[in-house]
Amino acid sequence: MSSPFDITHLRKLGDAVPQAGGGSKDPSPCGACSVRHLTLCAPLEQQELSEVSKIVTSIELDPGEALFDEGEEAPHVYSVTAGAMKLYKLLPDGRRQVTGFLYAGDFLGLAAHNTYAYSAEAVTHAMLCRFPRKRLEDLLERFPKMERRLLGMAGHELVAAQEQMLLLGRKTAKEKIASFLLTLSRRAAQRGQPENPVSLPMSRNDIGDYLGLTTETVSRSFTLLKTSGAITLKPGGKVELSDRARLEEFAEGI
Amino acid sequence: MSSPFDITHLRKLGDAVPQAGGGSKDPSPCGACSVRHLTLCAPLEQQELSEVSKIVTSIELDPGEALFDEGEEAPHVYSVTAGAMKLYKLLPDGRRQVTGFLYAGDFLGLAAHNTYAYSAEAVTHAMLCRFPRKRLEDLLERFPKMERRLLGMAGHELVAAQEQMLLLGRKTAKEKIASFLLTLSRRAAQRGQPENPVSLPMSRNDIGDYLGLTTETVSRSFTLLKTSGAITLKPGGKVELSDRARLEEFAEGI
DNA sequence: CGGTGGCCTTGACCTGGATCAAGCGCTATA
DNA sequence: TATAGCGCTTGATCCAGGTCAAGGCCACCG
Repeated sequence: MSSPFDITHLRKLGDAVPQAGGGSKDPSPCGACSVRHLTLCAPLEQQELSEVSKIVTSIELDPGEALFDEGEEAPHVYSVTAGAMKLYKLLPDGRRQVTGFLYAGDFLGLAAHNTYAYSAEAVTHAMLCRFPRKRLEDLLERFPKMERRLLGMAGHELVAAQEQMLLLGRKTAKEKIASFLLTLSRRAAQRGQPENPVSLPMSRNDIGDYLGLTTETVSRSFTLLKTSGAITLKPGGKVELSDRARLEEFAEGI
Repeated sequence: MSSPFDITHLRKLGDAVPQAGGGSKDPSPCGACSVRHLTLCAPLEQQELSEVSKIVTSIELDPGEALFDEGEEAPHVYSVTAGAMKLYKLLPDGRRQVTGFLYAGDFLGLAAHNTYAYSAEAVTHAMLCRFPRKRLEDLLERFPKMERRLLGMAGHELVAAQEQMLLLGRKTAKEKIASFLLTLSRRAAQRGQPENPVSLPMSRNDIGDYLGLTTETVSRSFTLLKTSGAITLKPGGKVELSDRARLEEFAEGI
């Protein structure tokens, strides 16, 4: 029985930056964190945040840059503060399953037997806070509301995972794409971002590996939805949900 | 933001039985619980267990009997003490995804927006402990080690969910069946049960709905593995893993 | 002990999505 | 302003697994 977040070493990471937790530079960078309400730090008071500031390091990643790989020793856990990340698992022959796209507020670093359960890589330019696992566990012990918050976040992750299993196991390509767009839209709204022109920073290939499809099928399904009038492809990797009700029907196979 | 376990009402449930927590009958049924080391109660002392005893009710279900349905109000959470359960989600047209098979020690009742995130039904004759959600949350606040335990269990669930996504999205039918048998075997071992003749209490149809396959394909894949010498089908719903190394290769597509 | 119904298996055929193969249209670098 | 390169789309074909259809094998019940 190992704890839900365990122990890594990074292959490359940017310098500490003061904005979101630069080690010893700023006395309380967490107090100024603009996405705190989305993170595991949401329930903490100013004084408690200064405790968190003491243990976090800010990390910056370029698009495509790896944060850690599945199976590595896992000494850290992370919280995304800006940009988008993807998590994935590989089979020996290279088949890949993207298990999630992460945005500001999301937590990563899940480990079993002290090794990461998945690989993590930046989709866009991204910023994260890095927590030494052991020191975060100490804080959880001191701040029960933080542990409660983490439990709540884990619960939401589990609900999302069940939904994704339904999608992967039982939905058609068209239903998968429709569901994916709606989920992205809802998540954007939760983070206070525009829910309608949905932003798709990830490639068609990444989307395929998330939905259990090939690039070609993803592309064809987008075309289908476009032709049916449910969506409109916009420049800059944006998709307008022109007929949300229709899209919701497609997503459920109605 | 709702908590990971929320609120239901049962459609039918057996009488309280003293063995595993009969309300006011037995002063400390939890103290005698034979599967406690597998449950969220594992870290508790005798005195704390008597507190748990005050809030639990024992539930008994016949094979095929429903515990609750997805979308119902969710006032309770449960811990399996004996037998096997299955969790599933449905699409409007009846397509079904089984999201998990649960055994002694496993926890269920995950909810979002105060409603269950999935339906739960007994596979075999089963026994469960029912906890009123609010009262369990109070206990979690009083017993931090119980909350820590629950967080650990949620972490393991998340790791398993990622593995299942890889299976559903990227594995072939043969790989799915091989993986499924190995996972069942490992879980049995963890619960201290024989890991080799693996017991399959669920139907081929349930297995198919868990792995994103049809009954026919499940059956054909079993035949394939049997013909290749990796497994032997035994009477009584048991499967002998005759060549575990081979099965492990099949599971990873090697 | 024979009938009945629910699984499970097997066979024949079909199809949604994978695979293979061009093109297209960006953005980037010069 | 050419041109290289990558990601996206579209077309043609293939095949793993779905669908449809019989039987087979029990367990249970009258």
